[in-house]
Amino acid sequence: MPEGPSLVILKEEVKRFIGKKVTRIAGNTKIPVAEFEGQKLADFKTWGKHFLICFPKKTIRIHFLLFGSYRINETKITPPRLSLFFKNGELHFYACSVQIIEADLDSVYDWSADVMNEAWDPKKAAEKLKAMPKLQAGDALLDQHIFAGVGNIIRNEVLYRIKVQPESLIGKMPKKKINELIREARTYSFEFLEWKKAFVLKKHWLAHTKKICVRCEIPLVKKYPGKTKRRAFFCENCQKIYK
DNA sequence: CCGGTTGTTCAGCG
DNA sequence: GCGCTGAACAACCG
Repeated sequence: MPEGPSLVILKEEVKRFIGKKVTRIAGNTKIPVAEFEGQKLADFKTWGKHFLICFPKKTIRIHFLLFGSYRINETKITPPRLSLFFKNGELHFYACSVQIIEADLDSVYDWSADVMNEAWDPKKAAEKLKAMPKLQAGDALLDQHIFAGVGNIIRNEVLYRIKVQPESLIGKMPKKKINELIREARTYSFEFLEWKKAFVLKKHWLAHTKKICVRCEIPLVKKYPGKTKRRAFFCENCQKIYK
């Protein structure tokens, strides 16, 4: 569930509830959400991996973490963390983090950092990267302040596509390669969205969970590099390390 | 049945 | 105060 494009799919699936009144709110969240009962749902937004349920004055923020899930007009066996009931249906969230945001969203979120957002700004990403020369390329892609919405799958696929080894240092990469990384982070995310919608995401993976490099026909390396220590799949032959 | 993970936060330490 | 590490959370798959 968790990467940015999946939240865009969710946002499309729940459009029917925009403008509708919440007739009942429930769930095992410890966050006090009773105040939203009876309120009109103003909008759904996403920022990276944050799913935002907007009410006139406040916003409920859902983060799916690693195991979070949701159901529309059906339930799972496990108890919902948060449930919203409307006259025209119901929406349930499981195993997710729930928070209430009281501040104006524009003051909380830098929309230009979200790879799925129309306000996405590659120049700003380039500026942020320039200030972090010692950052590894793999860690950079997972940095939500720079590439909000990019998760481990997108990270592995982008680096494989642009032939960059995840431990490469940003400061050692040519400007052209940095720009390629930024461009591909967005391009791949939108392809991820289309493939996921069509239920064909996995079959398009070239690196993530794969054993063999399709370009070199040699085994891929599995390693947990960088500060994020997420599993990285890469080819030592065709993905260049800049160091 | 066990090991592993599309993620983040926080306590503890040096 | 900083960065780093490990734990915690939690559900499902193979």
